[in-house]
Amino acid sequence: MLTERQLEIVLSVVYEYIQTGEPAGSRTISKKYLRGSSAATIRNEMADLEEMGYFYQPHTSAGRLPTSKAYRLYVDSIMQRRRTAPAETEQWAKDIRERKVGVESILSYVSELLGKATNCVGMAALSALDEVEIQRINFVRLGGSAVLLLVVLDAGLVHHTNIQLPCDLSQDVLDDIARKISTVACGRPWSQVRGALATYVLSGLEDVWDTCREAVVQIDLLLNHKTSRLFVGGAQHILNLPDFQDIGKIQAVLSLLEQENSIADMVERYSINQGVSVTIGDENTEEEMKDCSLVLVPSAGYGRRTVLGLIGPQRMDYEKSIAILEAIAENLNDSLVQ
Amino acid sequence: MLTERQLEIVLSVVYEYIQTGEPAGSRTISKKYLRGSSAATIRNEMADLEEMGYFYQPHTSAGRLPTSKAYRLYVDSIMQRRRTAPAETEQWAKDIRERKVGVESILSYVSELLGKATNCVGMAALSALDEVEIQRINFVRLGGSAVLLLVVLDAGLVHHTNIQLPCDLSQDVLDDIARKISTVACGRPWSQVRGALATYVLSGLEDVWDTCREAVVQIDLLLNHKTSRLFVGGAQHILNLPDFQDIGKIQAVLSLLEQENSIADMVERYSINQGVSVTIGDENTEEEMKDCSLVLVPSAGYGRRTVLGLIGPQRMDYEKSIAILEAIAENLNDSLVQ
DNA sequence: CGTTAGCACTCTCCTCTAATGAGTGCCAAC
DNA sequence: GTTGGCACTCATTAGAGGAGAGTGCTAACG
Repeated sequence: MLTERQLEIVLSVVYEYIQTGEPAGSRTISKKYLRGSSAATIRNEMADLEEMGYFYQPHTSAGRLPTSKAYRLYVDSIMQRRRTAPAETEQWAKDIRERKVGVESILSYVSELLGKATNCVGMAALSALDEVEIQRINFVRLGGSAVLLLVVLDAGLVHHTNIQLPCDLSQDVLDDIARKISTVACGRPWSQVRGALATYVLSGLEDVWDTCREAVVQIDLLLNHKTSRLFVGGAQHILNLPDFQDIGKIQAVLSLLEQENSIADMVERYSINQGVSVTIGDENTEEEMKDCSLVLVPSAGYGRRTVLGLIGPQRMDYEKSIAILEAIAENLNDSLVQ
Repeated sequence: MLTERQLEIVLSVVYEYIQTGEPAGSRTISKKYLRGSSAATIRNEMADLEEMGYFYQPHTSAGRLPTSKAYRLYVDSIMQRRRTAPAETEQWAKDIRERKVGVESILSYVSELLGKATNCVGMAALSALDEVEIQRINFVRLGGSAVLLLVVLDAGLVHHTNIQLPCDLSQDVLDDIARKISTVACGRPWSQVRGALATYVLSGLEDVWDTCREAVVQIDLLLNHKTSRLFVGGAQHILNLPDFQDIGKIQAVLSLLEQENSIADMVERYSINQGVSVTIGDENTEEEMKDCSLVLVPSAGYGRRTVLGLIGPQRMDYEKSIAILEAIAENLNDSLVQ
């Protein structure tokens, strides 16, 4: 639909804008990127492309700014190229390895590292917890029918929640139930256990059936969120960017970051893709994200259940960001095995 | 050292500046606060007070701005007055009560609530965990000598960390050790258990002495930080304040907030006082806080081991902030008992 | 001697104006 | 289809002038 030259112009304008932060004019594009065509030619093309929805002008006598549609073209073209890992990769890998062990502390560190390296907000999430091996399940009586449900997953990941059981049981009985559930559950991911457990509970634990049933429901709730553990870091770095000089934009992002659920939803929604997923400006459903982009990369780490991501301005350096994200995601593998 | 009138002037200038955000001039003070004295008189006094370090001028022909020293006087005078609980107290208490149970989720909500109500950054911290009753101690074998140490405290508070034990023990042995330690520890705070446990370990568990010793050391580490659990919320609200129009200031605060340790240190340092503790501008040791104030209030909630706090501009409405902090701190009591 | 009125002075802030310059749209020529 | 030329638009910047707030100082008053 676009001619070769039109495509080149779109990509050049996006690239130029990403580099300089200024609207790109026909003269600049002609001089720096399409030396074969004169400014006037570019000008005509640009007018057409604006009509087609790739550009807009902040005011009549300014250069062109790319729309989400143009960024989309740009990102798609980047994705087809090979990316070279950034030079600092080795250093980052070392930094991560030297961190104190534990999935959570590593991911928290990684999110900050991502933020610092890209000047975006870094994110690291554990997704699909029901695919991770269960190590242990415990109930701790808190008083009355309130009980603490404690699930330890592979690699020392702890999830817990306060629940209400249908009746007040002693700690001994709770321990007994936990032991029986553990017999079935331990060493297997919840997704495999769920069905088996229902049968088992029905057959072997009739006397405390209500309690067990509720316990299973609660474990299910706890592990069934696709994204159950989210680390966000390096938020202060976006303030370095000229795109976030506007207090209103900062506030939009900050308020979004405080709603952990929204972010988790986004991660869940877009991380179903196998590879890198980039959601640009308008493509986001969240109002606060209309000026921003979201980049997500599933990581090899932790049994392929980790997602790394960035939230940054629509005008982010996608090439660099994606390269960094991929490099760190790759490295996470080794660090999280331990 | 200050005459009655001088004190009145200092308090008036601080009050006026907090209300309006503008430097206060002699005329304004004379008209609004000290009707008995003329502007010229106030002017003379103000020049003296400036020399004494209570005021400064942003430029020659502007009114006076209060220094930290003046704020200190103002806050001290507030602290002597009775404060009336804000009207929204009832609503807040209800909101907190309706939240899903669990210390952590409540404190997280409270920190956001504080932020929203005061336009400052809200904080809620659990301090002195070694004073909180232990409910259960567990070790979960992660592989090799890596072990997950899990401590459940009163009210469903879970603390855990990955540790390395001196040798590789089976889960059964670990469970056995955990059971023995629990016998001594459960139902008592760690501070009371620490000594007793050392003796007990020495006498009854010779065969796994090394392991037990290490375990005790690690539990000690885990619980011995005075402030071990910190929730920060509502950061986006400070952007509403005119004091934070400067991106640099926002960045200073944000970067401070990301270093959980620094905040924990501050909370620990100042929360040893019994009552409300206010640290104003220069009085802070952290460079990033020189333009900000920190207000901390120990809460009745959770066995008096909770600290609520605010980080806001030096020019915050201390009277309102402290009243809100105290009201919520008071209410937390009921909510956290459950 | 403390208090007050008066006055000159300073400095910020706002508005208005003019100049600059980047970039466009369009037209006519190649 | 491409290009050079030209008029036009609009944001940005700098400078000038005036208004307003507030001070410091001085001299007079009780």
